[in-house]
Amino acid sequence: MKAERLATPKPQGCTNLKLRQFMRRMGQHYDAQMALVGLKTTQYSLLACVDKLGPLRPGELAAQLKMDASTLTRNLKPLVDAGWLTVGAGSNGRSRLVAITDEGRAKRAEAKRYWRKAQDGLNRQLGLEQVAALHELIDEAMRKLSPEFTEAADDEQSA
Amino acid sequence: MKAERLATPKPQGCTNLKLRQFMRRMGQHYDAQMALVGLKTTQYSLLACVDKLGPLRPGELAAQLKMDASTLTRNLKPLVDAGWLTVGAGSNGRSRLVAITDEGRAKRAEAKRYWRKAQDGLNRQLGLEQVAALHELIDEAMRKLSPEFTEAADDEQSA
DNA sequence: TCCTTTCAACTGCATATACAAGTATTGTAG
DNA sequence: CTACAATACTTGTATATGCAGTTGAAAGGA
Repeated sequence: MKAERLATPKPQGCTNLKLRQFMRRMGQHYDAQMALVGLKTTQYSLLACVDKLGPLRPGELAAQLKMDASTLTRNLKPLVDAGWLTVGAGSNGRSRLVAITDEGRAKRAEAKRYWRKAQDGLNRQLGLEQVAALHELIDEAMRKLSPEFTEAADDEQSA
Repeated sequence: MKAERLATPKPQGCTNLKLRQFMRRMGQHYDAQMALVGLKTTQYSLLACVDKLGPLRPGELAAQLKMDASTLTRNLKPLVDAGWLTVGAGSNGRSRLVAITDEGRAKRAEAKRYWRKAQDGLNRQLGLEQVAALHELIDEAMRKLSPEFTEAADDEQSA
């Protein structure tokens, strides 16, 4: 084995564990800001997504947010109870439509300023280049882990 | 504005949301392997941590795993119920000691092979360099987000 | 028309997560 | 020795997460 290319040896430790711990810290950073307007970060994401993508079906919303449909069903509940979102009947009987209310839009606008503060704080603490690098790394990894890609790789693995 | 240094423009999108979605995918990747031995990835982490760091107090274990002490208390329960871990009396009355049992060690050894498969699969799908880069990025970010560092930065921000 | 399949959403279950509040024990000051 | 403070967990409450299974409705075939 040549000695000149040991710049990236086999990664040590569990990627999932590292990511999990990182997520907890990160979540607390954002949640600290969101708590000032009585929201969780996940709730803000949901509110923002519905606001941006307009009324849409739960299944599509779940796909956009890359979460399980059952998780979405439950995550919607507190926001519907608060009057920020509505879940009404869709085009046909087995379909529904999630929409944002005026109060929801107002809440989202209010919360957006605090999200900005959280994001700017992160950008400052980590540095713009680090954050940008992290985004790119995640984007590429998500592509490589997408279902189609994954299945092919799994076949390769199980062989 | 100069055109030569737009290599890292202001990152678009929410870092927390991206990270969250990435985590879900990643978690499913590891969980798929762990499920083959009846474990969640978090449970494996916990088991492995107690195995490596020997009997230790809950507070220290939570600090190691960077999770809230109350979260740890509850995460321990299924593992204790399964007979893989024990939570006994510590040196003094208000302290306890978490230890791994023989069955726990055996389970960990069994599960370790599947964790390896998950990690190797990830290394292959993302590429060793990507994974290594991700680890380094997280390590550095965790340092910069550590409580001491964060407080100083927050002072700067609130000023 | 009726039966079966398919599909979208929801429910049941178990775990993960953390903040706030509670409990019990130790340490300490008076 | 008692009252108060600090420590170390645990519980209460609320949300997040996903798999498996259920319900209800549309679609397709006989």
